Amino acid sequence: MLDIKLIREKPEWVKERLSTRGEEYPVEKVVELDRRRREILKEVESLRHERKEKSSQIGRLFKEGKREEGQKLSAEVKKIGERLKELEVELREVEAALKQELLLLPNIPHESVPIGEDEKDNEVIKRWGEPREFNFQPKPHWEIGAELEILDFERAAKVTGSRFVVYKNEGALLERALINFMLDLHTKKHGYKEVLPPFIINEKALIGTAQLPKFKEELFKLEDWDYYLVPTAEVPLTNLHQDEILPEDALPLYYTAYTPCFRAEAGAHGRDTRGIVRQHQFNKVELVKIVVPEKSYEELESLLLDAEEVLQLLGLPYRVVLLCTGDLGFAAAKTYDIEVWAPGQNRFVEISSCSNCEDFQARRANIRYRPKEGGKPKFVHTLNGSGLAVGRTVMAILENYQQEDGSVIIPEVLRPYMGGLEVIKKKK
RNA sequence: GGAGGAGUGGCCGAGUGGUCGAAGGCGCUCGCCUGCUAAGCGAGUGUGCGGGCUAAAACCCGCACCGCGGGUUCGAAUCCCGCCUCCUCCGCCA
Repeated sequence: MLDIKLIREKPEWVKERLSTRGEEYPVEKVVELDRRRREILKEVESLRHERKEKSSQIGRLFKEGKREEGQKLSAEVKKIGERLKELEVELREVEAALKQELLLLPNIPHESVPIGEDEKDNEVIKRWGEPREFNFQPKPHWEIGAELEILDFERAAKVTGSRFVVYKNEGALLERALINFMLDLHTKKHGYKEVLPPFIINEKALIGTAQLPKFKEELFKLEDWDYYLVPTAEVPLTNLHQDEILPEDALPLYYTAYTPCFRAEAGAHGRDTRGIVRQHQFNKVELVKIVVPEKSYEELESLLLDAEEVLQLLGLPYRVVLLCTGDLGFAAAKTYDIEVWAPGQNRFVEISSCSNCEDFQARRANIRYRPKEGGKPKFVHTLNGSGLAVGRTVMAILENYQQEDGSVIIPEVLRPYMGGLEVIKKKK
């Protein structure tokens, strides 16, 4: 959520900055609702004040036995109460409308974010690793997975439907090994606290991190419940401290969590229909940071490095992309995507997205801290990043480590997590 | 699923219709005192919103907030209704 005071004071600037996202947002509407809210509020407050004074006067009059005077005044105050009731209804309506509009405004892009329309204007800022030279035609992971009997799409369709997969044999083991490897790296080396949150979350949390109200169609909702399947661990992790005032000493907070992620992929019909790149359910190890505002941009850089290190240790070539304004997510002020090389598809595939949301989510979720030097509580900055998407990591391992005979070599760092297994071979 | 109990400030806890944003205690901050520490003494110490002042603060005024949402009343932390959360007991269960 944007600061209403900022919108009030610099509506033109806000509108212009938001328009760099490639869409026009009704900032004037917000300004007008805010103006009306204050107008009504002023009247409501002065009426309440009058009522308060006169009511206590009535109390005194009755105590002094001046019943008649008291009754007279009482009738008067009753009228104020009636007028107030009308105005309060109006105030509530305006406030609800204002809140609704505010919840639909995205975050303002950071000044360092390149202006652009869509992903073609993103900037590649870093490349790591050399794509391997193949002396045979590398296969896409869905072919490798089928041949090795570790990925089974047909049977997943039987028990559920399309965009689901069953991992089998070493495939299931590989997925599990990756989760443990990533969690170990982030907790032991990078200093994140491990959390295992609920995989079902409520509406308030989803509003807090801004999946709601705008992206409802992306979520799986439980029938007869105001609960949803978690689309990313960012939601439970960031909302852990909703409505809290943290002492500054407690910051920064680093959290990591493994969760499955459930996404309806409503707007993605026909995209990435083969393989495990785009599934309704996938595993992810998430990184979340809660920090003081002054530090959030350096924290974003180190968050990115924490995610990158997973790929480096796995020996998977990747590039880092700075998203342009038009490609930026709703809550983010700045985002780096990490894209892993997928030789079987001859393209880079997003495997992590690291964002600084500044105080956008903190306002929605009401997460504040009390500055050391004292004074008013301030909003924290929140950051999140995948560290990494596990299914896509399996994809990248299968494609990058495939051999001509159809087997796949296991990256060394994973072997201790797989009982020493060095290679996944075809079953005979 | 059944029965009962509880939700008040950073924490504990009093308050059952008016002068209660809320006693008291703890904690914290500042000052005094003091070889040091502790104790003692004094003062201060919630959040949000609106308005005034301001370069911006500080500050001042007002309104709201005693789990959440409604209602009754001239007036609600206090009465009524609904909901949420937590706890205890019983039952069931991985």
